[in-house]
Amino acid sequence: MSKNSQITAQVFTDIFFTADEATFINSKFEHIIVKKGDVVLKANDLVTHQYYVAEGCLRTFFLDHHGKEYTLQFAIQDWWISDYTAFFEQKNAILTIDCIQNARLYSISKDSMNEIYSTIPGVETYFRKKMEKAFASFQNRILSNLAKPAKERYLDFISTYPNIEPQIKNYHIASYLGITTESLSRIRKELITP
Amino acid sequence: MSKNSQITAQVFTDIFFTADEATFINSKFEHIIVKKGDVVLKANDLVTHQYYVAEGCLRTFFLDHHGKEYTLQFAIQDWWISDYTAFFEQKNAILTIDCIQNARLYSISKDSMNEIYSTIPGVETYFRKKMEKAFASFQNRILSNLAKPAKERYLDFISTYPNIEPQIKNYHIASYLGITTESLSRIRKELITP
DNA sequence: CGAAAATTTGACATGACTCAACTGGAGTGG
DNA sequence: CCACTCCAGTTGAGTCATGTCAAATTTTCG
Repeated sequence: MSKNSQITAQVFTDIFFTADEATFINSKFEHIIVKKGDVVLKANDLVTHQYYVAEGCLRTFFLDHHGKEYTLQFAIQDWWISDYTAFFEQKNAILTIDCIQNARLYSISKDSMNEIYSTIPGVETYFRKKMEKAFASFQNRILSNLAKPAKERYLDFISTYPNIEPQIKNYHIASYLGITTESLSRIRKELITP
Repeated sequence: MSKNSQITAQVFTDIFFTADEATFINSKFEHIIVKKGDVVLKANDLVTHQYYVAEGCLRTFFLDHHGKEYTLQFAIQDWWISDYTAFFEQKNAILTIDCIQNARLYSISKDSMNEIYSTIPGVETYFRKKMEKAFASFQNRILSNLAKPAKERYLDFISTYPNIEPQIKNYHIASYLGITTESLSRIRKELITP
């Protein structure tokens, strides 16, 4: 099995492809290595690609005009990441993606995606389902931001992302929860000694 | 033109169908009239349908165990509405949908959707795009909940939904913004006399 | 080891919440 | 047609959660 065919095998675990299909798909992916701190996508850049995280951890965040960061999501192994709002419409990014743990990515362009969609139907279903999951998780996030105080949101976070939490800085979590690092610190303290 | 073919024409404005396709699609929709206050979908019910709003206004909201409501979204003319998280997986609703302005709906089941998807490809693209838009709007909402104070979120709301705002009660807007009616009242006062 | 980064702590300010009372308008029935 | 009620919205007082700013402490990493 060539290295490229390993890409398809890792990314689309639940789909069966013919050898030709696998070769075709593999030819569309690019293997990328990024290090902690590297910026994968910068706000205002044209978004042409999405990224599959084979290893490591990335995050997307919005940077406001005061220089404050708001983390939209984290992506660890087997997650897809991009500024999807911009990716769908091939517009400029409003989000930035950076690497918070050394990572290996497979990148693919929207054009390549469309080629694959139109030749290999199973892939569109795969992405539709990924999309539905992401949609559901955004919905839950909106509701929990509306309905729950910071302490509960933090508890939700560590139970939803047990694999991510130990890898990342507190200020990343704080910016995901929409609170300051000081508040998060106080919440953590309360949880230890109530 | 029969009444049923008008449904297809109204719902899928940008797709061309053969007469047979239109007839097939029309046969899958049901026309529903609901009045202000009616509940279209109740939390815990199995979600089998989604609804196209031909006229009027609906909302989806989450009801917490204290009886407090959190509005996830409003749907006016030409919007689709359901508890999508549950709809996608044919699970029980966590959201409730009620009617806040007398409405006419076209409802369609997930099974019918799948039949249409597999026979008339253009429809899947239509829904994928609707989905992408909804995804983008959820993303914006998360970021604006994180980054903006209530007053700005209110201003965003009235500029994003100028057609909805006059139709609905302040307490619906407050529950959408994640604040109390009292706070919204104070924000409105400030905006009039700063 | 030592510098820089991350986290914690303290004191204080503020935005939003709660609860309670009040205002104003839209029906409704006598 | 008025009095009554109901509902939405407003206002006030006090409280609480979270933010801000500054300083101290701990952790990370070259």
